[in-house]
Order: sequence, then C-alpha cells, then structure tokens
Amino acid sequence: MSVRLWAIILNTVSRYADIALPVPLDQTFTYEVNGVVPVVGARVLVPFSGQRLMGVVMRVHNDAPEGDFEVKPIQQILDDVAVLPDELIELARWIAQYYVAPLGEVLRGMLPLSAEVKRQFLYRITETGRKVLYEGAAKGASRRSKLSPEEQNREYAVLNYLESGEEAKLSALRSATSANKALLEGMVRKKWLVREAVAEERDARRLEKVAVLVEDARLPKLNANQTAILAELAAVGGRMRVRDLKETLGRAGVPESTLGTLVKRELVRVEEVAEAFHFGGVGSYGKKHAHEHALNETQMEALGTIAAAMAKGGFAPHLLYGVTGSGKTAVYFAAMRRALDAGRSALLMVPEIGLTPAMTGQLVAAFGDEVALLHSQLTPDERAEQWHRIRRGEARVVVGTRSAVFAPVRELGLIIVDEEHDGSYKQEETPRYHGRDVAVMRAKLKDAVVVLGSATPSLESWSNAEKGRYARIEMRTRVANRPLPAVELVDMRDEFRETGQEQIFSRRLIEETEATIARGEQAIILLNRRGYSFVVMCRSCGEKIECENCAISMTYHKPVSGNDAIAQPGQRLECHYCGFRRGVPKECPKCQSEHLYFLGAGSQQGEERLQEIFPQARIGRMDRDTVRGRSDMERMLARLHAGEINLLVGTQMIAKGHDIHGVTLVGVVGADFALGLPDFRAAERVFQLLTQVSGRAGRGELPGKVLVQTYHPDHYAVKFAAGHDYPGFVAKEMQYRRWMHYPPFGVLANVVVQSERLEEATGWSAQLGRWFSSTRLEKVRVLGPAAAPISRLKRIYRYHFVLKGESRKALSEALRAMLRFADAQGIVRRNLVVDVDALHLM
DNA sequence: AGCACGCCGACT
DNA sequence: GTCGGCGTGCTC
Repeated sequence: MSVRLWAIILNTVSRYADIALPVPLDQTFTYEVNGVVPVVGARVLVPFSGQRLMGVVMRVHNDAPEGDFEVKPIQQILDDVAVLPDELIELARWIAQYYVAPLGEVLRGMLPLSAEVKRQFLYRITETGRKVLYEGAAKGASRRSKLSPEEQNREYAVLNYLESGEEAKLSALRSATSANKALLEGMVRKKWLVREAVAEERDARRLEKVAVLVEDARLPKLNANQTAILAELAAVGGRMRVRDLKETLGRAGVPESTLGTLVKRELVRVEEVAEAFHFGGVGSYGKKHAHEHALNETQMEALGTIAAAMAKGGFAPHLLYGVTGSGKTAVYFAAMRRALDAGRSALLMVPEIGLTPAMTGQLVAAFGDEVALLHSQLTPDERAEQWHRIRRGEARVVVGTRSAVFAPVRELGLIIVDEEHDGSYKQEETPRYHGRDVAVMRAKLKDAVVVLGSATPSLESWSNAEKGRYARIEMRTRVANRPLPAVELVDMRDEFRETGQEQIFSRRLIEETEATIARGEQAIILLNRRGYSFVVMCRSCGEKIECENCAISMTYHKPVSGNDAIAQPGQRLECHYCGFRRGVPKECPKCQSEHLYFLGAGSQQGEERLQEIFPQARIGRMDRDTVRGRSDMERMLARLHAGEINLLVGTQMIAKGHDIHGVTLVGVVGADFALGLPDFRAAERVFQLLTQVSGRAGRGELPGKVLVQTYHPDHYAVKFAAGHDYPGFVAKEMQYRRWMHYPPFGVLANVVVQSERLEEATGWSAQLGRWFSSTRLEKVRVLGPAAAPISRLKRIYRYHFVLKGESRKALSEALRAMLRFADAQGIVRRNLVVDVDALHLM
C-alpha cells in the first residue's frame, strides 16, 4: 500500500494550509490542499479576492476552519522544499509580533523573489462581447461612445482576436491589436470581456550561452572560417562564452553565422549555463587592502575576543566601540575570515554600499567570488540571483544593507553591523523594523556571534553593554598612533557681533581653508542642507513659502548650466519631502509684498561662495543633486584621491566612512541647527554627525584639524564632540533620557493618525485620545494627540501619539488594544501608522 | 493593498 | 436607458 494511502487511513495527511499573504491584514488565510501537501516555508500561488497571490505556507493541519467563508484550493506549489529555513520563518514571526506588522508583509520583504513570479492577466470574450462584435460589425462605429473611432476599432480588433473563445494574455493582445491595458479594462467593465489573473513561475537566473567543442568528433572538410573557430575554441580549452567568441570572430572578420554552421554539423555545441556574477566598478584606489595589513595590538585583541566567542559557540552579542580611524574594518574582515575558516558563513551589514564603493573592492580582494552583495541598486533579477547563490551555499560572505539581515546564509556564524548607530537601518515603511535589532535577534535564534560596531554607538546599544547584555570591545586609539584631530569651536554669535554681518563662513574657517590649500593639502566642508537656500520668507509679513502638499518650507535651487537636479526652467523651489516644484513668486502669496528674501545656506550656495573666496581652488560638491548614483560617487571619490579636488563641500554624504588621506581640514557649518528640532534624539544626532565628520580629518600621515561653526558652543553635544569624549556625552545624555523616560529607559512607539481630510485626522485622534485617557493603561504613558511635527505630508494631515512603555510587553499590549478599539470604531487600519522604536517622531 | 460591487450623475 | 467615476467593504 502506498505511503499516501496509509496516511489517509491514519488521518495524518493535512487537508489545510495556512498561508501568509502580502496584504496589510494581520492574519493568515486557510486554503485547501489538493493532492500534494506543501511543506512549511514553501511558496504557493493562491486565489485571493479576485487576484492570484504568492504566499508562504506557515502551517499545515487538519483543523477544519471555522467561520462563514468558502475555503479555496491552493492553485500551485512553487517549491518542493522550504524556500525559507525555519530560522527565518521564526524571525519573521518575531518581527511581525514585535513591530505590530502583518506577517505576510514581513515575509514579502524577506523574499526578494518577486522577479520569479510574473503576474499576468488573461482575457476571454463574453456573450455580450460576441453580440457587440456581430451587431457592431453590421452597424459600424457607435456615435454614442465616448471613445474615438480609432479606439473603437481597437476594441473590435480585440473582440475579433478573441472571437474563437481562446483566452489570451495581455501581452499577446497588446502586440496583436495595439490595445492598451486601460482599453481592455474598459471592455471588462462593459462586460465584453472577462479577465482572469494568473501568476506564473519563471526562472530569474540569467542564462548565458557557452560554445563547447564537441570532443572526438571526426573532422570533416572545413573551410578557413570554420577552422578558425575550432582553433580558437581549442586554444582556450574547448569552452568559451558565445558573447566573447562572437567578439573575437568579429575582430578576425569571421561571420557569426559560421558558428551556427558548426553547431548544425555537430562539431560545436551551445550550452546554457547560469551567468557568472560580475562586479562592476570596483575601485580600491591602489591602497593596500584591509586584510593585508597586519593588525596592531588593539585590533588583535578585538579580533581575539570575537574569535573566542565564535570558538566557544552560542549566542554572543558584542558592542565594538572604536574611535574613527581605529581600524574597525580590518577587524571585521579578519573576523569574517575566521568564520569562513571554521566552515561558517558571515554577514556584514553596512548602512549604504553605494556611499562606500571602496568597501566593495576590498571585499572582492579579500573573499573573491565567495562574496554576495545585496543592496538597493540591484535589479529584481540580480537580487534573486544573489539570493539563490547564498541559499545554495556558493556565497558564504554576504555584504549588504538593511534587508541583507534576511540573507538565507547557511551555517551562520557571525553577523557584523557596521556603524550600528546609523538611522538607515530603520525601515521607514511597514514592516518598520530596525536592521540592527533584527540582526541581534537572528544571531540569538541561530546561536551566532553578533558584533555591533561604531565610533558613536547608539544609546540603546551602549546601555545594553553597560547592563552586561552585550560584551564591550573598545578600540580607543587610531591606527599607527595617529592623533585624533584637534577640534576648534567658532562661536558664530561672536562672529556676527564682530563683523556686523551674517556670513556662511567665518573668518577662521576661511583662513584655515586658505592655509590648507596653500600647503597642498585637502579640506572638506560639511554644509548639511542641499539646495541654495532652504527658506524663502516675506520681509513684510514673515510668511514662509510652503509646499502645496506638505507643511514644509520649500528650498530654493539656483539655476546653473551644470547637472543640478532642477532642470525645468523657472521651477526653482522644491519640496524635499514630496518633490513638488514651483517657480519663485514675484510677490508674497499672503500680503503681495515684493520683498521676498532667501535665508539659510545650503550646499549649492556654499559651493558658490567658496568659488568667490577661493577662485584658484579645485572645488567639488557632493550632495544628492550632484551624486545620484553609485558611479557619480566613485568618480567624485576618485578625483579626491587623485588630488584633482582640493576643496570639497557637501551634505552628510561626505561624513560616511571615506578614507581620504590628503584631508587635513574639516569645516562644519550649521550642523548644530538640528539641536533646535523638537526631537529627543537631536543631541545624539548632532554628536554623531560632528564625530563622524571630524573623523574624516587626519587619516593619513599629517595630523588633522576640525573647525566647527556653532551658535551653541556651550551645548553638551557640541562640547563633548569637540573633546572626542563619547563616554562623557553618553553619561550626560543618559541623564536626560532617564529623566524624560525616553529610550533606552523604557520603550517607545509613535502612532500617527493620518487622513487626507483634516476633520477625519482630528476626529480620529480625539477619539483615540479619549480612549487612551479612559482606559488608563498600566505601565504606559501616552502623550498626545498633537499635530505631528510635520503636520501635513503629501497632502495628508497628520496627528500623533507617543507611547512610552515601562516594558516591551506593556507597550505591545497597549498598541494591540488600541488597534482593536480603532477597528471597532471603523477607523481603517491604513490610517494608523504604528512605529515601534521610532527613530523620528516626525 | 487590490478588487468587485453598487450608487449616482451625464449623456443620448 | 447606458457609460463610466468614485466610495465602501471584503478578502480564506
């Protein structure tokens, strides 16, 4: 008797499967299994509300579902084995729970395999459609229709095409009748056609053709061209990419068709193999690779601690606090090498690969084709390819941004989170997870070692180290005993008093910049706003020009002949939140005064002023307007390394991890502006930015110097940054956080209530506010409702609550209770944004 | 989130 | 009477 039959007799074959689907609903859906039972973790295609969706099997069982709905069958099982290992499914469950996010949406973010399932629509003619076709053909075009005669003709062409009753794909109809999707949708609405959604699997691996010499073929008579090809193939060992071969042939003047002839004569065979992965634009600027340096004593000690933890086995979280230039990257590489040597895989997370191209070069040099890269600039196909390489165990070193934390590596031994304090690890859309925290959780589930590295650790991580939850590793000196740069504060209030005018650059900064350039060294100046000026204000009434869609001041961009972002003539005001653009008005929109003036200097204006002050300098600018892609960044960095640029101005992009040895001066302009923002992390952010940008100075032979222009010279964030005193800053900041019950003292969530209609946003937030005050949640304080700091964004009005919980559990329960209440009140879930461990309260 | 369904105004 | 635009409610 077959196994299957036995199983049925014993009633152990599961009849149902619970599937997580990528919809914003906090539940799984039960489908009927027909035939083969899918394994947990496999992808399946299922019908869902008139669509066909890809979901992941979470559970198979025999419990007949309760409730008044029709249980539909699974349409197709896409994987025989789990595409996600148990460990990642467990991690997904944890994320869904912790961040109050739908499981299906968490899983969608984990599986970059959408490229493998393409959604298509099939169309079929209806009886009504047939009638229209026959009657219409007799009568000619209808005058009543709103469509143009041309479009009507296209409709008839579609009906004609489908007349036989066969269904056709959208793509087929489009090419056969030049109908577009909108036209077909219109016909569906008129009930001339019916539409069916299909999703079909396709192999995302890109294939390439390889020409292979057929061995022991008896050589018949050949002409010169044919001999040339066989000789070429034989010379390279009998295999060659068809693309390369054709190129060679082209140069030799042999027609490409000759290859076809040889294939026909069975002397050469063409195979399709998965395309080899190639790294593009790898730049390392001729420096020694990190792994080639001998580690110094401090680095050896750090490595020793990590290696010992790996050897011992088990979950072991570490905080690696190392000052800028202390050589953390070399330690990461050495630790990853140790993991590989022990037969384990290693995962390195970085904030943004595109911003540190040198890292890619070093990785490839150190680990060759064992490296897989995962970052936002990959196409879906490339992403799927990398994912499979990792899953198959071909790439045991994975480097990537936030979502790389989900890389399906085998035998995970080590996760490193570089610049763990960086805000880009937090995803700003559902699921709003923090890559660093997920990394720690993943290491815990997998009994792996995790290392969080930073020169300015987040207060959360520091606090965990203080409590002994994380082992702390310190690297307090720079490599080669280079000194940290001297930091000088320039009080801009004094500067104004003494010069009587508001200038972007102080006399000290100009003086030092001039001297630096004169010595043949390089200077970089941080001006952390892009554009020309970030406020346009009316002198008469004080009104600022705001975006139509957002409660945000618009930024003025000066027209230039170069490649700046704003190219449209006249549209020089831009909203940096929604992208809305408009011209500069002649007069104030409110009081009609003509006296509009431009406040607040951005990087564009900074560059212009520097040109005026230093006409001889070779100035470069680095911000989102001049550096759009990875290649722009590489080009800019190459010019810096080559000394082609000796004065660089830019936004915080310039502060990120670049290692440019010629830079001896760093100027900081207006970075303390953020201290005035209504955000409890403002001081921490300013401290981090000042420390990180200061770290760009003096990384070579010559000592560095930093000049910080400030209006808050006595603020502790500024003072401690100037003194390179991270522990001092943290001690002070912790007092404030404790006092205010902000993280890391207690846990926090931001709840935004949003609607395009102001009355709805205010009404709902008032409703929730009343519920919060009447419910008197235990161990949770609720602030609000209040207008969100950005009270309107992309036409949507926003109110918010801040919840501070004494414990994770209390906070989570409060949020769920609130969502239940909101649901009962008919507040649609998409109008409530729940952000657990929010970084911004905007 | 998408999608169907149904109500309503516009046009014949 | 249709057609097509948009608001509402449901999805195993």
